[in-house]
Amino acid sequence: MTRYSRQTRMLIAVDCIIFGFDGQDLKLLLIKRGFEPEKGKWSLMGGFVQTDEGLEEAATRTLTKLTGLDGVFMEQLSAYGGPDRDPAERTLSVAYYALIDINQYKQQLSEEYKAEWFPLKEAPKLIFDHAQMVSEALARLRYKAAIHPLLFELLPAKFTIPQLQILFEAVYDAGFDKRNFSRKVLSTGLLIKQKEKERATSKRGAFYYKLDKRKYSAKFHAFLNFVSDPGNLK
Amino acid sequence: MTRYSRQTRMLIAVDCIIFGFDGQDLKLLLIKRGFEPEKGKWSLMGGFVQTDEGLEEAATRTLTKLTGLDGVFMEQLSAYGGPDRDPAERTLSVAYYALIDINQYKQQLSEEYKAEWFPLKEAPKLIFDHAQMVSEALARLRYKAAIHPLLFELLPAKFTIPQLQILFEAVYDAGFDKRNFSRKVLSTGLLIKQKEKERATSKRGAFYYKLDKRKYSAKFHAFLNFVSDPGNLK
DNA sequence: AAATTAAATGTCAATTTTACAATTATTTTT
DNA sequence: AAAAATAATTGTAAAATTGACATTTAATTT
Repeated sequence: MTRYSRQTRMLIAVDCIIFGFDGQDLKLLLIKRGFEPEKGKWSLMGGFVQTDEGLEEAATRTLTKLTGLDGVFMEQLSAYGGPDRDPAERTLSVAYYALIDINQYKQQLSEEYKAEWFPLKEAPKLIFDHAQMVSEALARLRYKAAIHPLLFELLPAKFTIPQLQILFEAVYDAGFDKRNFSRKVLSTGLLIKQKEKERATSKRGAFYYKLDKRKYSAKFHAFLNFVSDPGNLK
Repeated sequence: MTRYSRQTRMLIAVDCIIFGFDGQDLKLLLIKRGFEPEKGKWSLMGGFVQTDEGLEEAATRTLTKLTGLDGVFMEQLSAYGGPDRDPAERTLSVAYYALIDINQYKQQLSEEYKAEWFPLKEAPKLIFDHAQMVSEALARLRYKAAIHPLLFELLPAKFTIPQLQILFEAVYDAGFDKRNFSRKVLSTGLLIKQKEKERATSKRGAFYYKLDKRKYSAKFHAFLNFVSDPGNLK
């Protein structure tokens, strides 16, 4: 069989930018790197792509290895392949960003990887080009969440409109008008009002909503314009 | 220096999905592959990433090698890394899509690569997973061009509104209302009306427009909504 | 019973979108 | 030279969406 001689082979890794929301802040899940170089430094969770697996497969495996979670929203962000991005050896990394319900993974943070959640603004210095990956992942998240019903992936099955608004405000680091926000969100027809209320936050209590799974699937890629111009926000 | 032993190294390539517009159809630039495996078959232009270069650099080099063009719009589409995508040897490919003014490269198509422009619908069978790359690139193009002023990259410096509309209709395989289309496009403030007219197409002649480069740069990433819901179109 | 707190809902003007038709500049034909 | 033909350009009104802004409501605390 033909092979491509004369070409350099390189390592291929995946890295996961894992976002979570604790009801207040948008958070990032980081680990302490367990091997050299940069052992003990804060890093994105990652791993090498194995001989028999595809990229998405490797990314999913990596995410599951850390969190134990399955069926999580994950999307390829970009490939990073600068010749010197890993000082040890040339390694191309395909970055994936994931959105998880933080409640599903905050009790027993992996001891093996020394995982920790950081509010995005308080994240420590990261190895290699991981900070750039995070920055681009946040930009992508803002971009897509402005147009598509994406942020629901960060919430538990039941949530209130005020909780949803706090999430949007955390993601865009901006304030939104309550009345316009709820009108916009409810007009998508994606939400089903529950009979129970959330009672921890306020005296009156806010009604819980659930996603209408069927409509959610159907409209996941539709243009819904949650935020008018995310580029103009600050 | 530390190295990552026990991991498999793989080849890394870039492939370019090159779009053009001839005034009628959206076209794709393909080459006949010059080496085994699949020698002589239709393929995207590509090449291996060299030891000292980054991904974008490799993609730009590859595009320039074929077309001789420089300063072309190009953006990373995605990384493709299925274990069996290249039967000869495991190769990860980072795909980039490019938009070029077809007039800049239609006279002297590369003899070395046996390059040819194909209307998208009449493109031949492609090697490996290149058809999937093209399909995803078209989806990306439709997505981004619905929101951002991207398609101007496919036109010459001077163009008319009817020409622009034909381009949009080719990209979305749909018809648009003349009056609403020109109002929408002109309202962006990106176009500067010229004194000359294009006289080949019609008796009356249509005024040429040029891009306001300053405003174009400023609004390139703005949400301008050229097409309301590209997902609903067919 | 009154005060407090956050949730939920309402209104109106401005803007944008959608659907649809008439006018204009120029060349070709009569 | 006038009439016909062709594609470009411009217009209008109803409907839908957005943006700015205040009041009412449900429940707990004082």
